Formats: sequence, structure tokens, C-alpha cells
Amino acid sequence: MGEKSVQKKKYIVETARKVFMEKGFKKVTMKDIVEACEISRGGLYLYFENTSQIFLEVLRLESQEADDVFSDSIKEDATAADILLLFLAEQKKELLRKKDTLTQATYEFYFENELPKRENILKKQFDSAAKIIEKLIEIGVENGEFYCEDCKGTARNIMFVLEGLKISAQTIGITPEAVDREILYILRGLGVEDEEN
Amino acid sequence: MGEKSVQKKKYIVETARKVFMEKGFKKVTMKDIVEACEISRGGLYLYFENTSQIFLEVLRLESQEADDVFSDSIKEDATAADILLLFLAEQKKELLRKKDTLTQATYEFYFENELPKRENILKKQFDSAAKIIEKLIEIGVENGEFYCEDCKGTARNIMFVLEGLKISAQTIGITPEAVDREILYILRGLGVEDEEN
DNA sequence: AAATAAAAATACATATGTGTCATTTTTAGC
DNA sequence: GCTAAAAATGACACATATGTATTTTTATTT
Repeated sequence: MGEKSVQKKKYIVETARKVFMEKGFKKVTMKDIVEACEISRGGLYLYFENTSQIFLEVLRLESQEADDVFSDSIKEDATAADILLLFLAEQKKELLRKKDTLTQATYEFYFENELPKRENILKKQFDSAAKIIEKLIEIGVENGEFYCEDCKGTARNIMFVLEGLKISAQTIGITPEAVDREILYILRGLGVEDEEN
Repeated sequence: MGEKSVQKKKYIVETARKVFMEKGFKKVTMKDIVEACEISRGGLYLYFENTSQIFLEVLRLESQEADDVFSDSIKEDATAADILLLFLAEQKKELLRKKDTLTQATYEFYFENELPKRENILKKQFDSAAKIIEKLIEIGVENGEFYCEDCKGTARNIMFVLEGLKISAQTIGITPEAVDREILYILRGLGVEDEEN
């Protein structure tokens, strides 16, 4: 596959991403993507066999970007508590965006494609986020900012709370206050006294 | 609508429930339900316009049954901690069932049907479960079994953790150990010392 | 038992999606 | 500028779903 083909494949994935953002996963057909890309039926089938394959590529793209965002928060010259708070604030913002259809699409995709663990991008993202939080807590404990006996467990607990908020935001809806309360609980769990909040 | 019609409608909903349990929500067509019920196309359209309407009825059914299960745990002659543990054990069992396709179907349904809050059955279930946990914690606090400053907030936090575990079970997979750890954290959060665990 | 109403079945017209393949167009090397 | 390989096109054959209009069956009433 030449350079041109690589470019086109990338173009298809980026265009398809927008389609998935609008319609979720299951509703999207090859036809939709063909039309969005303004290419021919046969043309698309030259690159991808079905929507699942395209969506997997979209997920890989997202995954890379997600990593970058995280490292942005980290390289600041701040305390562990600051970084954690920054991260949670970022999460809050995402949670309160009315409809995160790409998140929905991802869930839909995993509902019907039970991937082996090593290929499960969602799991990778979960694990890597949990790992970073864990490290952050460890640093905080060393600094005396946090109190925590089981950093790994606590990190994963935080991730589960965030997951719970995320799916709730998409199904039953959540209020900013609910998110704030959960953040407060997380901080209290780490022995951080609530000052300005 | 005569008694016979009521019976038939009920029969359709119960049969459709099985179909949704096998295929989720979006994949299911009116044709699927027609075939499962062994009735005619026109016959089904006499009762329901589309799969969404049928699924709503399935949800109502589930909702009723969920209430019953909860009250079962409650009417025992046990301490608050016992009841909470019983409830969490029940949740664990459900979480570890390999594929809970009806749960997936429910999420799928809510992804595409943004219902007004008052009609959101999932929200009702969430709220009513949170309410019961809240009462339970209050009783525990009065008994001196638990320590808790914000029973309502804590109850909702527990629900979010459970929601996080539930969606994770369906997407990235979870281990029994992960659930146990979350349960442990919940109990610790209520000031319960871990004895036999 | 005939007449009428209600319920159910069937066939149809319409719509939408899939994947392939013969053909045309474009690209890149000589 | 010619030519061979690569890329792209769009029509086709097939499959599946929808919703309705008409007919048939079943039940009810007189």
C-alpha cells in the first residue's frame, strides 16, 4: 500500500469518526461512510470490510489522543493534589457535555464485539489511566499530601466511580453537584481536607 | 381491548424479553419478535408500532421485579450491615454473570431514546435503590453499626460504583477480586472493620 | 344458524443495506 | 508521451426490514 493509500485510509477514518459521533455505532452503515467521505462503494470496500474495522481504527486514534491529554496535565510543576484535581476537573467537564455519542458508540461497539483482553482498547485505556492515578497517589503519599494504604486499589476505585458517572451521564443524566460530591469523596478518601470547596 | 387482548399483549412482551436477552436492543427487528411469538406481521403491529414500544414494556416488567427482589432482602430480621452485605453479594453475583445482554439492551435503548426524566425507568430504579440504601445506612448509623455523615451522598456514591462495575463488566470485563475490593471499600467507608473477609 | 364485529394472517409495495465485479480512470515509471 | 499497475467507480444481484391494505378466520350476538 503506497503513501497515497495510507493518506486515504487516514482520511476515511477521520471522516468516519465524525459519522460515529453523530449516530453512534450500530446505526452507521457502510453507505453512510461512503457518502460522508464522498467516495464510491467499491472504493471503501478496498480499505475496510465493515464498520467494525473502521471503528476500531477510530478507537486507536482516540486512544493516542487520550494519552496525550493525560501527559499534558502531568508535566506541570505542581503538587500531586493539584494534578489530581486538574484531572478530575477535566473529567467533570467531559461528563457534563450533554451527549457524548462517541462514548455511546464505544459502548455499543464493545457490546457486540467481545474482543480478547489484549486487543481491548477500552481496557487498555482504563488500565493506563488507573496506573497514572496510582503513581500520582503514591507521589502524594510520599509528599505527605495524601493518606492511602492501597494506592492501586484506590486508583481503580476512582476509575470505577468515573465509569459509573460516565454511563449514568449517558442514560439517566447527572448534575454538576453529583460530580462535585463524588470528587469530594475521592479527595476525602485520600485524607485531603476540603478547604475552598 | 378485551381480556384476551391484554393476555396476548403480555405474552408478546414476555416473548420479546427473551429475544432482547439474546440480541440486545438495536439488532432486534419486528420480524424477530413476530417469529419468536409465532404470530403474523400484521398481528404484532396491532399491538405495538415498533421495537422501542415493546422494549419499554419489557423495562416496566423488569422494574417491577427489581422492586420485589429488593424487598426480599429487607424483610429479614437482620442488622443493617447484614442486609447491605446481602444486597452487595447479590449485586456481585449479577455482575459476574458473563453476558448480561438485557443490561446492554437497556443501555442501547437509552442511548437512542432520550426520555424525559419522569419517564426514565432506569433513573427511577437508580433513585429508588439509592433511597433504600440511604435508609439502610441511616438505620445502621442509629444502631452504631455504621459511621456516616452524609447518608444520601454515600448511598449515591455506592450506586455510582455499582454502575461503574456494571458497565465495566460488559465492556472491559471485571474479576471477582475487583468486586470484592469495591465492596470492602464501601464497608470501610461506613466504618465497618473487616473481620472475616 | 345467519349476521356482524373483532382479531389475525397474508401478500404487497417500498425502502434500505450489502458485497462484488467488470469497467474506467488515475498514477507513476520508463 | 506511452504503458502497465494501482486505484476508484457504479451498476447489479441479493438480502432483509418496514408498514399497510386486503382477505380470511374466529368469536359474538341475535
